[in-house]
Amino acid sequence: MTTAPGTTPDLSGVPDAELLRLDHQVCFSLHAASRAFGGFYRQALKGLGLTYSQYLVMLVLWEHGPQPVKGIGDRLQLDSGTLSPLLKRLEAAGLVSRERSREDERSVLIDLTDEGARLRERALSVPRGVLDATGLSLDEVLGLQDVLGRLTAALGEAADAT
Amino acid sequence: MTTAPGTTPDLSGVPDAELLRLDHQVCFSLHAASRAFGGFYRQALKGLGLTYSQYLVMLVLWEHGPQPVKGIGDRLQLDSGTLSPLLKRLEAAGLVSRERSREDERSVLIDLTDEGARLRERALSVPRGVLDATGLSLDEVLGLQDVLGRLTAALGEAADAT
DNA sequence: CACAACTAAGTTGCGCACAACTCAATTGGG
DNA sequence: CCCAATTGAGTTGTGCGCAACTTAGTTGTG
Repeated sequence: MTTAPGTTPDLSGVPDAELLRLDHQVCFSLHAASRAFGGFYRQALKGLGLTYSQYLVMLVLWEHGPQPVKGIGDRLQLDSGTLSPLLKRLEAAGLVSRERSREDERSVLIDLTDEGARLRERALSVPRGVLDATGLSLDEVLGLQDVLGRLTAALGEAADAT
Repeated sequence: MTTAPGTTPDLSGVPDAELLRLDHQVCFSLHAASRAFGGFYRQALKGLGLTYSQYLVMLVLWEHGPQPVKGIGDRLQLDSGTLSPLLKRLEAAGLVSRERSREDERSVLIDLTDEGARLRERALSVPRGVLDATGLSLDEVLGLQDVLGRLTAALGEAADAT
C-alpha cells in the first residue's frame, strides 16, 4: 500500500516551489522540536547522569523488565550498532548488567542492577517537569502522539516499499 | 512567562508512575518520527548526494540567498560547531563557496555555486514524494507544524529560564 | 548428518548535535 | 584613545543514528 485512494492529501494543485517552502517548514519544525525536546531532557537528566537515549532504554527496562538487546531494539526501533555501545556505557555506569543467555548463546540479556532499579525513584519527577514545560494540554499531547505515530508508520511503510 | 495560567495542562491529578509511561510515549514518538523522517529523506536525497541536514542548509540558501554562517545558524538553530564542518563538506562537494567578509572580517559568507544553484531544480521533486508518503492531509500538516512550533518555543523558553 | 540460510550481537566508519574551548575581529565604556 | 567585553567562526571531544560488515550460534532442508 502506498496511499489509500480516499485519503490522498490534496497537494495536487500546489506548485513545486511552494511545496519546497512548505517542506522546509515541516521537516525543520519536526527536526527542531525533536532537538528542543532533547535539549530539555539533557538538562533534566543531567542530575541522573543519563542521556536522552539512555533514559529511553531505562524506561523500557523499568516498564518491561529484563530484555535481550533485540527486545530493547524492537521497542525503540534501534539496532545493535546504536545499542551495543550505549549499553556498555550503562553497564560501566553500574546501572545495568549484561549476561549472555544460556538458552540461546547468541542473545545477551540486559537487566537492571539494584542501582539502576533505584534510579527509577529519582526519574519519577522528571516527566511532570517536561510535560509542564511543553505548555500543551493533555488532549494536545495525545493528539500529537496520534499524528506522529501515523506519520512514523506511513514513512516506515513507504520506505519499505522502496 | 513559564505557563499561561488559563492554559495550564490538567496533569495535576495524574500519578507520577502514569506520567512516566506517558512521557515514554511522547518523547519516543517524537524521537521516532524525527528519525523516520530522516530515514525517508536519506533515501530521497541519496540521488542528490545530500544528507538531511545539508538539505536544510541548501533550502535556506535557495530561499534566502547568500548568508553568513551566523545567518544560517539562526534560521536552523544550529551553532558553528555543527555548521562549520558541514559547510566544509558542502564546499568540498562543490555546492557552496565560503568567503570571508571584507566589512567584518569575523564573518564568513556562504554562497551557492552554479552547481549548487542548479541542484535546486532536481530538489523540486523531492518534497511532493515526502509529503505524499506521510499520508497526511494539508490541514494535518499545518496543524502538526503549529503544535510542534509551540512545543519548540515553550521548551526553548523553559530551558532559558533554567 | 551436513550444510545453507538466518539470526543476534558487536565493530567500524561517517555525519550530526552539542558543550567547552580557542582565536581573531569588533564594539563600547571610561 | 585604550582596554575589557562581546561576537563570529572554528576546533576538540563525546554520544547518538545508521549503513555495512564480521562473528558466532541456531534452524531448517535435503
